[in-house]
Amino acid sequence: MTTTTRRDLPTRYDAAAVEPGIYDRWLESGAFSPAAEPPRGAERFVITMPPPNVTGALHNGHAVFVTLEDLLIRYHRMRGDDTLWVPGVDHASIAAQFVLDKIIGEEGETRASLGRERYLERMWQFMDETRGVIGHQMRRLGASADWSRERFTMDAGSARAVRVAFKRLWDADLAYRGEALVNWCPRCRTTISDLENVKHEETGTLWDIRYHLALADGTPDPDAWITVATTRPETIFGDTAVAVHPDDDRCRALVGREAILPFLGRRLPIIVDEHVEREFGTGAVKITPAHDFDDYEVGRRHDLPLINVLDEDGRLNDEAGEFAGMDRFEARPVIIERLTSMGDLEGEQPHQMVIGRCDRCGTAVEPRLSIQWFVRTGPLAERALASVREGRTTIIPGHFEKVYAHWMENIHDWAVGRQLWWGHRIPAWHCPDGHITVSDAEDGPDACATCGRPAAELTQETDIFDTWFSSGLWPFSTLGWPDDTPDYRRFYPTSVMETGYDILFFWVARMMMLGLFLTDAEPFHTVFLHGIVRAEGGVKMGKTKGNVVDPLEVVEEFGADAMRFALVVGTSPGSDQRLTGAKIQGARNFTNKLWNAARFVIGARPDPLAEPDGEPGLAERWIGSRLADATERATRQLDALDASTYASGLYDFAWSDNCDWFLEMAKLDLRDEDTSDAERSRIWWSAARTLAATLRLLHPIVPFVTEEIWSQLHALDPTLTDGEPLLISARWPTAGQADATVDAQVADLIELVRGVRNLRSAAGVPAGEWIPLAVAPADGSAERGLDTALRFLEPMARARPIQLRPGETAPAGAPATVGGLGVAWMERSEPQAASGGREAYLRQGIERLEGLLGDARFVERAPAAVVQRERERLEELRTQLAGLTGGGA
RNA sequence: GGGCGAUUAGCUCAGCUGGUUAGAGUGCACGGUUCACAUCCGUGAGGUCACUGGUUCGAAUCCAGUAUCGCCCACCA
Repeated sequence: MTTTTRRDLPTRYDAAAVEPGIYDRWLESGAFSPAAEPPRGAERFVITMPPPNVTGALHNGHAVFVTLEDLLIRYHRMRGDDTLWVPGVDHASIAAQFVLDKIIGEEGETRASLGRERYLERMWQFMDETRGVIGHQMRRLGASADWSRERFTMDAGSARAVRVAFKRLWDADLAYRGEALVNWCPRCRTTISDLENVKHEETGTLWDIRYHLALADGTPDPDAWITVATTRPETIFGDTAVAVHPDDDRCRALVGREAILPFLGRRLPIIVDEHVEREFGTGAVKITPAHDFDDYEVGRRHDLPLINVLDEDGRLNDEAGEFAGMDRFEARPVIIERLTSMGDLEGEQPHQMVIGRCDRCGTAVEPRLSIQWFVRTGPLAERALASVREGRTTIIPGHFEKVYAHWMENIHDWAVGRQLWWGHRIPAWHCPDGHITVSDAEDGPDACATCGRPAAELTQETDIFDTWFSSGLWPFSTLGWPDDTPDYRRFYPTSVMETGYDILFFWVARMMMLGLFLTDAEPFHTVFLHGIVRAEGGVKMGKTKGNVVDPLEVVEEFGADAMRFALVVGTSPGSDQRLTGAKIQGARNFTNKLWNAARFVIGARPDPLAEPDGEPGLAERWIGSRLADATERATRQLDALDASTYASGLYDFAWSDNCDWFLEMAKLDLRDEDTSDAERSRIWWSAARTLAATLRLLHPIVPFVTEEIWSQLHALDPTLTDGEPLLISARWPTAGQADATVDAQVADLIELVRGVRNLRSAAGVPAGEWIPLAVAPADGSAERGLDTALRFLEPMARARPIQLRPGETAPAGAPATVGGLGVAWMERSEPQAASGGREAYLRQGIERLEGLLGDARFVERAPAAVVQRERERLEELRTQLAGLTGGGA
């Protein structure tokens, strides 16, 4: 399309056909990378982006962040800032293994059959196949990230950063290893964090089970028991006590006695603990310290033994006696059946409960006792909290600062170890004597730090890190940290971190904590959180619901610009948004409108082009003023990260101000035979320059269509583009001075044109028919204004002839309209005057204002300026009504 | 059980620190083959700003409460 000659550009802008070529030109130009040296005096603007999962495909969440971040980086690039946007992907250990396990499953293999080494080889092979996919899709959306700096959280730089980071935490006593109850996913066979353990409301069953009391000889008393309630009968093998509430009269007598555990015959002390809710269940609780977080605490208070009864696959282990080897859910009904036949099942009822499921695979999570690696979050969180409290990092929208604070204040230590293979191995080495040596050296330590045993006798920890540990280092590890590289010095700390609010805790909080500790700086000064994209009606998009908007399909059909525009307009930070087909189409229509406005301007160039001359006319001065206003607002809004208002403001400017009014007015002069060549040339330059400025302003949000038009303008006349062939490298415009007087003049003209069009429509005048019109100017200045305005009023309202009748009022029965310039009426009588609506509007306004100004309290207490303004308005309405009705107010 | 957010036109959303008779897009109705664009142009209808109180000369806007929806956090087996 770029080779098309300017006078036969297609009437429709074909985004999908043009966009890839434009992206290639950007790439070739090197515009995405910062200059070798920062421009002198330039401000720094660096984006921290959320690296997508390497195995994923582009979805709406990505489309949102790419759009917002690209919009910001393009704006700042045009401002001449020293900009950088480092792209990359995350290795997503648990998600990647989940995907690969499926793939090798189809090949008849399992993780176990391959073994760690071959499994990881296979994973790297898989990475080679998928690594580029998401990047290509981001490019299709126009992401102007610096691909030459692309990073991966499993690359060597990240690996080094992870080792150094952990070593520093360890040395500062902010990392430790210890036994604790953790969330265990039996399917993924790993620990998961609290955040990955997603709670679901589900209906289960609450069983009441009799534990017989022990007789003096330790045998169960067939006639005496204590009844406990449980939703997980398979955990009874790990019971080490029964607890009742200290104030519970029903059970108090039993305290100090012992109960006998069914099947195993273990003797369980009956203890008291405040944790028991007397009103719930039977009032007695079986205590299973190794498989329940509450019970774990109770066990600690009472020094109870911990018995682990599950293996890593969620099967009962040898502690479960005859049930050993059964899956926990298989065992459950069998246990219940056995208890029933023993007469020890007292009851069962459906029960609403909250169950934790693995975020990745949906398997019910089991609390499990194990030795784990932890990061001590207390001191880290304190600092991260202070940064936000004291405003060194700002979260947008503001109310998320409270959410962030609440989480930071109640934070638990972070279980960072994962019993997976794909990820960064924890850089800790065990020596046969049980000492631990943490090393940041790539080849590990030379010897045990405690006893000096040589490296050969040490074995490396097999646990790997939680994925979020390496992504928590992203803002600085991607810039070369821990080395003091030129990039790190030049671009760190970063400016804006933009991501979805759903990973505020997972990622943002961790970057804050790790960043502050490791780099002694806030990793970014602004956290910008966007919302989730939903389908029509506010429901979540889902494949089963068939309401998924696929960003790539949208891009193919409507263009990346349309997708970007639709994702930004009508949204606000942190709020979920609905994305509908109508919205995307509307955005596409806008790109087409821009294209056609450009087609008009390009095609309207006078040939030959004379030397422009003469004073700028009303239309030119007006659009100049509007452009100044639009530029000022766009700049202010983008500085405030208000992308939605920026986009909709320019939509209005480009479509309404520029196309509907300015170009229509300019068209009249351009086509008028009486217009001199010099004037025509002057007007054309005004239109062309306005278009060029509009392209600059719109480029951040719709980069492709603006770039395409820019190249047409550049080919037409390079002075329009300041000789800059690529818009992406052009400068952001500086706002001129808005002119309130000319704004008001044209506003009055528009009001009059609309009023007359309204009359025509209401009176049923055929669209093509010329109507005679009479206009009575409101006053002397309006009369002078009308001199200029008539030139536009006539063709725009299709009114001819127009007679000026100073001092007259509209005759009764004539369809009339009134505005700032005066009264206009059709020179004919209608049985039902079409001016009724306007008249009623005026009368209502007058009535309201008379009431307001007649109220002594208002006149006394409201600010004088407000009272004065209302008085003037009342006068104006009265005058207008008088003109409209011949003084019959 | 805590906390946060939302509730404005059929739909999707604006409405900043209170001040014209509450706006836009889309949808709807009517009218348009004038040489940029029918992915367009023009005109119009359509809202007790969830509800109840309060503060104020004045409330969609501020305060309190209620309702409905959504989300986050949380150890009732």
